[in-house]
Amino acid sequence: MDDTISLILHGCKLAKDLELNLANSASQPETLSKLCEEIIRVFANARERLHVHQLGTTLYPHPVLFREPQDLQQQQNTDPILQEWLGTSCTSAMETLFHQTQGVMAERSALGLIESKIGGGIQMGSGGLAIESGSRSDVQAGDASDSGRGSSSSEKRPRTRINDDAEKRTVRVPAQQFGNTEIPPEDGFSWRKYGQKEILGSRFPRAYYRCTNQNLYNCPAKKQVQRLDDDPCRLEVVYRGEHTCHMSATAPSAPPPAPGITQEMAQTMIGQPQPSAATSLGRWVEFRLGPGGGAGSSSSSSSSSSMAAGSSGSAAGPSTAGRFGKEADYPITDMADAMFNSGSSSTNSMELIFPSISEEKRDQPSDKNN
DNA sequence: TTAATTTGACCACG
DNA sequence: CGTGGTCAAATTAA
Repeated sequence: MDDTISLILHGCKLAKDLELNLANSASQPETLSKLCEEIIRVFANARERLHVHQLGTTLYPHPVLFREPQDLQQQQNTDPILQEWLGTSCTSAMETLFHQTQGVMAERSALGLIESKIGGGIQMGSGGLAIESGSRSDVQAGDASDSGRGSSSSEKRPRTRINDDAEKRTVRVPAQQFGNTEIPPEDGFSWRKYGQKEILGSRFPRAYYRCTNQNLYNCPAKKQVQRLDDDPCRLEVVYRGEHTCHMSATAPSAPPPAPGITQEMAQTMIGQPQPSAATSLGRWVEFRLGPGGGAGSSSSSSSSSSMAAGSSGSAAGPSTAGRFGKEADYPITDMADAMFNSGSSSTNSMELIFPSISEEKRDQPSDKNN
């Protein structure tokens, strides 16, 4: 039995090594594959042995054998670091990676679309999974502290800022074709919008979201959503930080949906795979002009489709319906113009889509947010 | 009443 | 100093 324990510990060490070197090996799928295989082999071997032991136990119950769990614990206690990792890091990292991968895979399979920006990122499958991982060092740690809260107005708000070393994953997803096209596709997590900013050189504003459970569970996960300049029908979503909230048994956050549900959801939202810009716009216009299709019905449908998609949280998927519902009142022809002339420099599409913003920019050219 | 969003201001970083 | 990220009061929605 001792050698079985050793085997398990060996597997754990291998997994830990893999985690530590994940950033380096991320661009080497072959290496990753080999490492994973070895880990699987080790654990499979251990399971075989345990299975044999189990059979022996049931057939020949023996006090010594019943003590084995304790022995296991004792053995694990000899390596507290490893045990800590088993309780936190390993499961956290693995689960997060799994969920993210699963989510994107589901999206990808449903949409048949997502492109990779490839920057030393994790690539899976021949088609190129759309996870771009900055994977430079670690998840930003200080960010969750959000230290600004509670400070008096006279004090300077100490702020932490995401450093560039923070893990960063970029995915490009089709914008919703009906309702609020600014809403990023549901990804199984619950997000809360905390800012929006005009980005220099981009025609579309960038929205900032953080995990709804940030305050409760110090979940550091964040994401930025921005419509692509060269393809207004798609959104670029940048994920930063890892979700820790769903690790808690009592966490109210939505656990990542089952793959099937995600696919259904994605199909519900997107309708059909890989639409052209014209198709997308057509559907959007059709919805907007449809029977009884006022701004109100737009927003409600948009949010209900998001909710029906299996998101359990109240804010799963940013419900920007109110604000963008109003903005959607702008002439559809203008929106169409913006979409179709996405490449033209003669027309300022931002102005057409967000006239108020553009006006503000004209009035205060320095920085409307500064 | 509570929670989410909006948005101007603040702040860190290059 | 410009830019991007975040804060937090005000506003809106549920």
